[in-house]
Amino acid sequence: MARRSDHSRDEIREMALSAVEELVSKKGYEGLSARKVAAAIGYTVGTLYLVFENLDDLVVQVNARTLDRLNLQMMEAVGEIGDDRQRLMSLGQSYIRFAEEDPHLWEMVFKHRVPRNGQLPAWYQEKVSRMFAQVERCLKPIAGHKTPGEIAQAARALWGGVHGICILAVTGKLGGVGVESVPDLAESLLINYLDGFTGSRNP
Amino acid sequence: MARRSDHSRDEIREMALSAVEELVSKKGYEGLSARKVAAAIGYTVGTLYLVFENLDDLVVQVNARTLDRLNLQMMEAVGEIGDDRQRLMSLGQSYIRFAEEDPHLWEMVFKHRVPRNGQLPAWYQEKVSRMFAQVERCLKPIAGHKTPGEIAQAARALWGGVHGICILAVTGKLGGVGVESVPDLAESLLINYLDGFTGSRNP
DNA sequence: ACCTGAACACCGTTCAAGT
DNA sequence: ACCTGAACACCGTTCAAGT
Repeated sequence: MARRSDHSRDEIREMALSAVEELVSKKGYEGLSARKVAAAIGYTVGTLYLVFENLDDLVVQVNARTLDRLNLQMMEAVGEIGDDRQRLMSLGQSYIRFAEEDPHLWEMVFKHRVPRNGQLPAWYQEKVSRMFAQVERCLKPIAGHKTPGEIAQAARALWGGVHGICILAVTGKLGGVGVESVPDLAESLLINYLDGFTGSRNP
Repeated sequence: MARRSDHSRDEIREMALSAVEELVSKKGYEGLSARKVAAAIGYTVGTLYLVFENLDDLVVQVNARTLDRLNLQMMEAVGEIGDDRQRLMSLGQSYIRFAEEDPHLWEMVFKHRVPRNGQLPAWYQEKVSRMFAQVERCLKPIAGHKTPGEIAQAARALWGGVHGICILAVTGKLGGVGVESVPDLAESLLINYLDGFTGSRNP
């Protein structure tokens, strides 16, 4: 063997990312290993280290694609809707649907702690910011006289909230007898928060 | 060697749990290994498997202790306070303080997915329920005519929310320039939700 | 230049063998 | 009865050697 060049560097990269997505999707983050990825794409482990820094790097790249897909799905969810409040509800339901459709891949985004330095690259942070920007955009029309800073804070509080409900559900820690559906809990959070935020009950 | 009996089974159990707490607290969940735990308590790996089912079991036992400490701290936080709303704020701040004081140990509770069956033992679930019960108890006096079901739902939505904010902060995914402090975000969430929940702005 | 194969230092888990 | 030590089947990462 050696010197095959069956695939370009970019092709190998793409194959590896897809392989990780399939592996994690089916077996979860814990079931992932560099050797399994290599086997899945028909190369040796060593080859993976020519294309990626290490396994952490590979995971960050996959998480980036997951965030892109999530952002796209959330954008599509608000596309047609006219009512301001309904747009936020739809955004929330879209987030939940994403987490439920591929829980393992979604979980990996938040399970993964950065290797040493503790800081994710700027281009990655930007993808996270883009998600919050969508929430802020939906929040703006109903925010009245709130400052941009207050809207940014509300978006983070609200989305942290929706996210936390999903996490507790996925890890089986809602601790009830199952009466609480995730969409219902998120709706409760959104409605009550927005009532408070906009003061809509006292016009 | 062999047949030392320096320690009873329960003593070994206690030593192992403490060793895990110290390891995870310092190096995080990823830095944990059965071999390191064994070395820390001066026994062989094999001994660990006489006391615990496997590493997953050991983690669940430690998580149980973490939940107990969290429940205790939350109980103490509301002890003296008279004002209903302030009690809930204090409960939230107490949760955040716990997560910030030992992020790795707190994270492990929610990072850990159950081994095969996907179901945590009942005595463990009970500890989670006890936490929600504390929130419900604080919620009750300000809930007006809400049903117990509605209060249970509110407790889960609210605490999922506080939890999500902590997770995003700890994993560095709040995506801002750091203006948003976790206590501020949680306060925003609690105040606005409670305003909506109680309809307090239109008496 | 590209890729391999073997090596190194680690894992979790099991279990015959020692005292 | 209690604990060990070695074994098994895995890891992530590196890098001299092959084509």
